[in-house]
Amino acid sequence: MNAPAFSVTHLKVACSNCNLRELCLPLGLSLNDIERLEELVATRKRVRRGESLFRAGDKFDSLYAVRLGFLKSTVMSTDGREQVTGFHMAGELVGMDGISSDKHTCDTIALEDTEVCVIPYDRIEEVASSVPALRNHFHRVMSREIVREHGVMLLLGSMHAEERLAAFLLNLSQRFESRGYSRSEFVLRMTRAEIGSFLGLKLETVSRVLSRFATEGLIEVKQKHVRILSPDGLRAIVSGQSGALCAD
Amino acid sequence: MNAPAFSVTHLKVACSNCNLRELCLPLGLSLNDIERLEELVATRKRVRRGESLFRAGDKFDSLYAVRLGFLKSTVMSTDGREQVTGFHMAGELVGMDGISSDKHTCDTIALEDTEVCVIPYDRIEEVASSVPALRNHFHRVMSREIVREHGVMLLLGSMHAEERLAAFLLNLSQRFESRGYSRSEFVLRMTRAEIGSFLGLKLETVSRVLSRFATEGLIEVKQKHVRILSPDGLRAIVSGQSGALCAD
DNA sequence: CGTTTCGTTGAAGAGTGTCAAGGCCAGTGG
DNA sequence: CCACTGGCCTTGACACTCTTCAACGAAACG
Repeated sequence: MNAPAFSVTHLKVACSNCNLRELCLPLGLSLNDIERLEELVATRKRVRRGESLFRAGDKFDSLYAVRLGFLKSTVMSTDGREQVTGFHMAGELVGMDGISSDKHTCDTIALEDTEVCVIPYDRIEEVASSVPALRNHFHRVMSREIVREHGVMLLLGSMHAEERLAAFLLNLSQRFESRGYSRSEFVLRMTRAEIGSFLGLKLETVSRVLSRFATEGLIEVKQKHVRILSPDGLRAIVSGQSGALCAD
Repeated sequence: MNAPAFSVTHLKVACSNCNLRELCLPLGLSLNDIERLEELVATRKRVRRGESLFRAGDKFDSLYAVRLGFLKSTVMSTDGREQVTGFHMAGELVGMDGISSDKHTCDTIALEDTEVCVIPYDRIEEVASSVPALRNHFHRVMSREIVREHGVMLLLGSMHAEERLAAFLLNLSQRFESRGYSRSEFVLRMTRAEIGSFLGLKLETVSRVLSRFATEGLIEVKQKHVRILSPDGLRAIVSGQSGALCAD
C-alpha cells in the first residue's frame, strides 16, 4: 500500500539533501521529523512545457512541491474569462485550492519543463496528526498563500499599470534572489499576455509599460530577458512616487 | 490555565445548539467530535461598530468565528493605500492571515455590532492532532478562503464595473439566503467607498452603477437598502451579456 | 438643530483598452 | 542554408471606461 521501498529510499536521500529545504520545509525540523516528511513524498512527476499538472475539475488527491521549473495557475469564469492567479517556482507548494471541495478549481500549467514532488493529501493528513511541526508548517504555508493573495488584491484593486508592473518585477526579482539566482537579471518564463492576465492589464499595456521603464533607464528589456537597473526606481513607482499627482 | 468551568459549560451548550452549526462546523461530525470542538472555544467577544477585532501587526493567537454581525478586512500598503479584502458574516472564520507569521497582516473591523467566538490557535493545533474530522474541516476552510480569493482576483482582473457590482450583489444575496435571510432584499452594512475599495472602483462609480441598475429595473436602491428585482438580469451582466460588444 | 458622514450626479480628463500593422524570433521544411 | 510559418512582441491612433473634481442633497449623530 506504500510506495515501493526503492522509491522511498531514493527519495529520502533526495528530500533531506534537497536544496529547496529552506523554502519548502519548516526550519528547525528535527531529523526525525524530516524523516517523517520524506514519507510524504510518493513520487516525482515531470510536466513538460505547455502541459498541465492538473486542471479545474480534476479530482484532488495530492499537493505538489515544485522542484524545478515554472508554472502558472489560472481560473476561468463560466463565460470563459481567464485569470492567471499566480506563477510558481521551485520550492513552492501548489494544489491547495483542491482541498476545499476535493476537486481542483484552477488549471496549473508548466511554462517550462518542470518537475514536482507529488505529496498525496491523505498522507499529509496522517502525518499532520502525529508530527506537530509539520502540521504547523503546513498551516503556515496555506496562510501564507492567503496573505499573498491579499497582496495581489491590493495590487489589482488600487494600483495603476506602472505600479503593478514595477511591483511584479520586484516580486520576481526577490523570488529569484532567494533561490540563489540573480536578482537583477532574469528571464520571464511567461508571455506578455500572461503577465497582463495576472496583473489585470492587456498585453499591449504590459508591453508599453515595459518599454517606458526601459526608456526611463529603470530596466533593460529584450523580449523575455529582463535586467533591473534601478530597483529603487521601481520601488519608488510602487509607492506611487512616479509622477506623484497623489497628494492624498 | 483553562477557561473557568462555568464558561466552558455555558459554551458547550451554546456551541452544539448554535444555529451556525452548518456553516461553521463540518457536517457529519460525531457528537463526540462536536464536544471536542466545543473545547476549542474559550470565550466570546463583542466588537462594537467601528471597532477592530484585530489590526495588522497585532500578535496572532486566535481565530474568530463570527456569531452575528458584519465585518470587513483591509490590507494597507506601505504607502497608505487601503484595500478591502473581504466582508465577513455570521458563520465565517476570520484571522487565518495571522498563522503564517504569528502576526496579523490585515485589519478586521466591525461594520455593525458584532459577536465572535474566540478560538485560541494553540487549541486548534492540539485538537487537530487528535480529531481528524476537525483537522480536515479546518484545512477545507483555509482552502475555501484561497479559492474565494481566486474568484476575487478574477473579478478584479477581468471584469468591468457593472460586472463587478452585479457579481458582488449576487454574492451577498446568496450568502444572506444561506443564512436564512431574504435573498432579494437586504441592507448593505458597508459604505459605497468600502464596496468600491473591495471591487477596485471609486465610490462614485459604485454609486453610478447602482443607480443605473435601478433605472434599468434590475434592483431598487435606497441608500443602504437594496432589493434585487432581477437576479437573472444581474447574472446576465456578470456573464458579460450586457451591451455585448464582446464577441471574443 | 447644527455638524458630519455618506450618497448622488454632472462635466471634464486621464489611463487603459481596442484595433491594426509591422517586426522579431524559433522552429520547420524545402 | 534559406524561405516560410506562426507565435510573440512592439508601437501607433483612436475609443471608451472609469476617475477626478466639484457641488449638492440626504441621512445619521451628538
